Amino acid sequence: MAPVITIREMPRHVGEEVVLQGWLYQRTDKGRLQFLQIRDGTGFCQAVVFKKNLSSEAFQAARRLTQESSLRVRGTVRQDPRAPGVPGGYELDVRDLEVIQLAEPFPIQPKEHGVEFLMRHRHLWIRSPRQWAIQRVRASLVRYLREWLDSHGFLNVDTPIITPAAAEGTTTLFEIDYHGEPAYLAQTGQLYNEAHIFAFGRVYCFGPTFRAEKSKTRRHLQEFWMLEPEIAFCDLEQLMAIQETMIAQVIQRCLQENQDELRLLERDTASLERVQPPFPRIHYDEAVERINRAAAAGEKVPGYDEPVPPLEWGEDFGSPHETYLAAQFDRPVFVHHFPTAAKAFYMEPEPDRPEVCRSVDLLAPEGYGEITGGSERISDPDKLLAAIQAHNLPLDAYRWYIDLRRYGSVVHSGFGLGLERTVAWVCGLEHVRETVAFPRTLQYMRP
RNA sequence: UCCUCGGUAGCUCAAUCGGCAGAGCAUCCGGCUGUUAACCGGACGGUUGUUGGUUCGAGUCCAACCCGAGGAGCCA
Repeated sequence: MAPVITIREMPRHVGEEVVLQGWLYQRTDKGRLQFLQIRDGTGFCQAVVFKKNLSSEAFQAARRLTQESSLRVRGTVRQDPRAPGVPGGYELDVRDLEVIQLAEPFPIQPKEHGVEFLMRHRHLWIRSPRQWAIQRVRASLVRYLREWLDSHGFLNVDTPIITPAAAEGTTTLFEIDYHGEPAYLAQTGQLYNEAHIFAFGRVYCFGPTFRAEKSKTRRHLQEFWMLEPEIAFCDLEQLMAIQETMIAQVIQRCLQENQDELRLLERDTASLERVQPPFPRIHYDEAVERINRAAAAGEKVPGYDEPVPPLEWGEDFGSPHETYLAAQFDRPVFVHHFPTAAKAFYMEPEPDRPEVCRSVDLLAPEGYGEITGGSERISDPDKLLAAIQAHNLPLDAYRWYIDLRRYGSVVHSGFGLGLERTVAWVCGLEHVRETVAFPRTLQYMRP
């Protein structure tokens, strides 16, 4: 009885008779010879069916196979450079074939389809090779990020998803009914993380966050996963150093360990190889100057065919500004010291220049936009109280948050990394909707 | 919410000035021993997003609405 192996294990079984079980991805019928492209979740491989090598019943069964039919094939693993697939270069010389279920005509073919059609069939679309590669990269990146944090003194903590008040305004929150009291789905775990650092020093939370924004762009989802490290005894400069080290090491590890997936996605890895420290750091003042110089010269935003719009000091960046700035550098770029008025209430103003705050965004290259946003937090209780009042936030809801500064306050900083944008960047995707199995966008909640 | 573009066979798309609704893929049948989204022959497949209007005649022109795509704003 031949052993059942996975496609990924085929290189270790050359010359041996084995059984593969999976689904038919595609079939090429040459008459007395058929090529079956089979996938089993671990990879993709070709099974070669010669009529003379198996019973006529099994051969006829192979001829009737439809796309996505489930099957079991027994045969000998053979090394052959012509064999496509992942890992590729190995094929199965079939001796017997068992159809488990003959699939009904499958709606998704290995060819071009429209976005709407694919999204409506998302539950079937995730079987496609590109989607398979993306989800594997996503899972890998999550693992690398967690392992990096775990090995650098960070404790993984969990923060609540049901929250009583808004951290950054209520307009973009999903409201739910908490036994008669309004509650909201969390759009960040940061405030709770700040409580955690006073217990554990360095922490991170990782989970879904929710933003009811009417955003309909390639960078937005209603539900996305955010990794949020928070660090005690850490100022803005140290925060940038931690970010660039973590991101550079995670990207380099991904290049090493996910070559099959990146090749399948036809990702140009040269730009990812350049993701090495130090990342350029530019002050908001300089960013505004660069943008307005480009605007005055009538420069185009790369990939947009539109001129760079001018930016008045004090405004937050628009999407074209981010894209233009990021395109000026060959690796991710930090933009720091944004105007205090344009940012969240808890960000520490610069002591000798309070109109800017100790905040930093990391812009990914190639138009992928802001992948992290962070800041040094206000550590003085009186300044925090004043900031809450200046933003007209309900004081009662934030008493516990101010408490954190009353009992042994320290300089601390943190940032949030948007997983979907990071995955889209690493995979070179057009849109973040492909980076999660069942994306929640403005127009799709099903399936 | 705003701007631009689109909606025709299961899918991807054609259809000239307003004049017989057509291909490729998928499916089914037949052929082919090295295919990489194979190729060759045949069959099946239509309320042209919805409603109304103009016209001898509307996929095509007009209006409203619905749905989608790209972008803006907002944001990670």
